[in-house]
Amino acid sequence: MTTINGITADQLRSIVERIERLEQDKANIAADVKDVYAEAKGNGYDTKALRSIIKLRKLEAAEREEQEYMLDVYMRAMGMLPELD
Amino acid sequence: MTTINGITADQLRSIVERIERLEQDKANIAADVKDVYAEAKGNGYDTKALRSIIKLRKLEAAEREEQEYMLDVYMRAMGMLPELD
Amino acid sequence: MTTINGITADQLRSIVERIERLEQDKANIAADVKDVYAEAKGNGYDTKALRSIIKLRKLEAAEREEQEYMLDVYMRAMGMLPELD
Amino acid sequence: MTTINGITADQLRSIVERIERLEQDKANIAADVKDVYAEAKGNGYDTKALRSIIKLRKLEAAEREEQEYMLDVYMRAMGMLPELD
DNA sequence: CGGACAAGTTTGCCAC
DNA sequence: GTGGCAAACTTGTCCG
Repeated sequence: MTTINGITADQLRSIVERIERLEQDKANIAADVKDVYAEAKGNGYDTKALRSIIKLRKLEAAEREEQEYMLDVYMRAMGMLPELD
Repeated sequence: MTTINGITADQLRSIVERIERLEQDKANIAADVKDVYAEAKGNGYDTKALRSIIKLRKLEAAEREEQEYMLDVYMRAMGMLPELD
Repeated sequence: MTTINGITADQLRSIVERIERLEQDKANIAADVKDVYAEAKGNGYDTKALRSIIKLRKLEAAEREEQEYMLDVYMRAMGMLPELD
Repeated sequence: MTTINGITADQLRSIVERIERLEQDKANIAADVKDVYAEAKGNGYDTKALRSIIKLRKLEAAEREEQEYMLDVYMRAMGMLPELD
């Protein structure tokens, strides 16, 4: 078998195809998102406002996560939870 | 029912949730792509070269697509295809 | 001399003016491009086809460039070119 | 001479080259702008603030232009300037 | 005016 | 950790 540095053409092809497949899926979903916004717009929604809502909720989710993380840190510091390795 | 400009809270919630679900899917796929690159790197692949291959194939695909479009334009200009409505 | 964090008003003015001058030049050229398309349209050219030709040639150029880059990467991998510093 | 719908290959070539040349000039200037920002950053400037200044001045210039235009309109309405043809 | 296309801006990632 | 690079998102522009 043709091999360069322990890499076969089939392995390379497999990797490239996996990535391309995933990128395609990602693009499809991005198109779906666009469709949802377009549909919403057609139903009288202000897409700019919609995007703001989405962004705000994302920030809030990140903030919640951060708060939970801090709570965890404090509880460990106070010996209310086992130390991490 | 509480309605503002013909928009109900339920409709809004539905749209927001659909988008957030899609965005989540997209993020998951992006993470998968990252994993594939990381795995490839672990197997001795040069990720820079890999990305270059992907990019090149993407350019080739775009070029093919554009050529088909050009052919279509030319054939219409020469009356070999029906005009678009 | 009035200086804030080692920055003088004159330096700032100079930078802003350089950028604005360059942006103005860029806008002028963009207008020239518009003119060329308009003139071509007046002479019976299909601007959509023209733009397609430009786009196709751009894709070809990008592809050539990427291929040269790939060749370089491969040759380095095979020890046919010196490693970069 | 080979002619399609009164269009010669030379004419087409000329147009395409003119556009590509202009686009190249535009790209060069864009690169120059990037350089100026990079240089400014190296000298301790906050590029984000710089961009804000540029944007603000652009808005102010547009506003001044608008105000002059309105003044002109008013003066014409009051017979203080000759009517436009 | 609305939709497509391009430009600019921001964000995330990778290498150093 | 940082800084440059590339991708994504947003914004503005231009044509139909």
